[in-house]
Amino acid sequence: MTNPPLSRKRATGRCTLSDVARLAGVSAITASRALRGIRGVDAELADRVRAAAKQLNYVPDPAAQALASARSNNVAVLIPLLTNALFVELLEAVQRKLMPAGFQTLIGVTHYHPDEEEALLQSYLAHRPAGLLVTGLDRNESARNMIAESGVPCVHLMETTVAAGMYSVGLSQHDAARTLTEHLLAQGRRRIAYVAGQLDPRVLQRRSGYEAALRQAGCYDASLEILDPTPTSMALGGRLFERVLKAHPDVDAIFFCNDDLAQGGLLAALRMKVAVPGQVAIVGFNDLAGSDQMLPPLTTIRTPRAEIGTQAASMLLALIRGETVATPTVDVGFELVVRQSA
Amino acid sequence: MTNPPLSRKRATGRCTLSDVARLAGVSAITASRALRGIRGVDAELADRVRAAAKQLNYVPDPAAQALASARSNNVAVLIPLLTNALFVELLEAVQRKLMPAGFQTLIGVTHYHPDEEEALLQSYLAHRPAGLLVTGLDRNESARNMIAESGVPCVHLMETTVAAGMYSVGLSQHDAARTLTEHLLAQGRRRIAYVAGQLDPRVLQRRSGYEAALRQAGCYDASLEILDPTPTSMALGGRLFERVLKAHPDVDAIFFCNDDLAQGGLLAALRMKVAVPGQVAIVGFNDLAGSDQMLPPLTTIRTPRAEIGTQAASMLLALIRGETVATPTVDVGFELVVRQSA
DNA sequence: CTGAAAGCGCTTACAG
DNA sequence: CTGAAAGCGCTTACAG
Repeated sequence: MTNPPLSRKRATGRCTLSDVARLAGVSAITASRALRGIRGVDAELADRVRAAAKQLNYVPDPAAQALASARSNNVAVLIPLLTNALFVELLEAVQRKLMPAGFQTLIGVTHYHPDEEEALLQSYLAHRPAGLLVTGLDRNESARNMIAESGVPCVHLMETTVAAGMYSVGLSQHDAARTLTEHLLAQGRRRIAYVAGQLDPRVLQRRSGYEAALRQAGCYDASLEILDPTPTSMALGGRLFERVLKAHPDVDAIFFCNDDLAQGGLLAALRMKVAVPGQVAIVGFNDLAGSDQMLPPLTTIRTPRAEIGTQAASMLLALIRGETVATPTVDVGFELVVRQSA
Repeated sequence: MTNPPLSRKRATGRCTLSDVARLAGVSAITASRALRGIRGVDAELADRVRAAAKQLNYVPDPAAQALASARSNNVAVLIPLLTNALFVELLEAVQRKLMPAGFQTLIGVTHYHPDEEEALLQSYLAHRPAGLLVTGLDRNESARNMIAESGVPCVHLMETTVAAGMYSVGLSQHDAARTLTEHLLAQGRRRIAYVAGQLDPRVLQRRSGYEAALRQAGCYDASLEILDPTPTSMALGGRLFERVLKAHPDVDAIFFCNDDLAQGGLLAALRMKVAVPGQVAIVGFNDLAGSDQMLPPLTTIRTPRAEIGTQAASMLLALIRGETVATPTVDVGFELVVRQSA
């Protein structure tokens, strides 16, 4: 008893839609419709199909679905970095919203590199994603065109100003930084440094909010801006803190562009026995994990990234369904969190 | 001049392999072979095909490729958490290795939930991934069977002990913890607490290494083990530090199962004016960002997660190619980093 | 409400 | 070394 020749067959062995249809005693198309919950299938037949699918442990082949329907259940999400807790929390919120809706996320990390972003975009777009979530508005023309020409619904994360026909969920980095700087001014600080790493567009928007507040108060001094292109870290914050105090002993406050820098600055102050906020007030940005544990606890801006993720995902879902989105630009705001460092 | 009726057509408008083949003046199969770099295509034809593809900006349809070949260029990676920097660094290393080899990573976050892991596994396996990377060895039978039955090459991350026919890259959590505990003993510490959150298998393996060292020294005391199921964080570390000192004022060292807890403990000590290491020595585990910035800098175990990612990805690549892997279990080791907290 | 036919864009298995 | 045919597992577009 030899097996029949299989050379001609290419079946993969997995259970297919026709298997389900056969077991349910209907055609493949009816099974497909029943499983997709398309109205207009006899209720009893639909039940039989679902039961058959369950019994056979049927899982549809995503590749076949994508090929036949020219759509997929993927949503591509492009973020700059995974090593910044901000984006991780954003991502988690996005997934919590998208997964129950039946979508899978393809996560792409651009490392703030336009070329990497373009490559990821090309590769992900080839997968016919149902939607696209990208960070910020800064990208080269080629990338912008790829998005536009793909026709894939796209929501921009983190920022608010957007051109016509674009969608975004974020907050005004400028206004938040301005509010924070005004808080320092209200405490009587006048020699306020802006210390930044990882000079991405949002970091520069914060800088401009800082400048606006200081100009209005008449105490803007460009030499107090320390802009370092290195990725942010606690270690960098410590180093920059030392550098600022050495170069400008009269500084009475430091605005770190991100909480990790500020945490490093706070620890350096402790090490150097610089009184905070006595001699120097310190503020951060984003309210990351640990900032409330510092000594003294860090005054900062809380950015609602989970809400950004949730709202952006909802908006994208609406766009995917073809609905009209009434407010294409959602501003989720920010919160000044005053603790003891300033 | 009306357009010809298109109702019958389902073409998606994108440029296909036949377009490339036509432009190059060859058949689709030859074009396919040329583009895939399959030997046995006339060099001149292959050149023409590549030129045509470039000219048309041809990007192959991954869905069609997957359907026709029953394989994809996806590698699914399952990790417990994205909020633990350890896994993020692991992931980055994996991607750095896999992307240049032409593979895309599907990242799944299990949140330490067997059910979530099973659901992700089912969904990812449906995509016929070329390979699978999973964290740890602890999973229910159903998940293990899914992996085995899928026939997809799989490498286990983080741990070393593995059954026959399985592959893994990691380190002995037990031995690392034991080494660290012995360091504390060598400093003359005897009342050493083990403080843990997020009681995953690796945290428990560390506990057993800790216990082994203490038993051998004759000073194991089970009441000094504080096991809290909550996810780890600096805030939790601070709270547990207080709790330990209150309940056991005679404790002379604390082994925190993860650096974020230890960092929180260190800051709590500063707040409570408990001398470290004078009154209490503190050690962490993993050597995460910021630990070297603490006051005092944290003594800890450096776990080479980037190397785990790189090696696991290489091993997986070999398995995908069908090669025999000589050492199915790679132990990347660990490093005791003695700083000033112990 | 249901189904037979055709097709999505590739690759496999043959044949030459 | 090259190609015509068939097929991967679904869904679309028609027809009834």
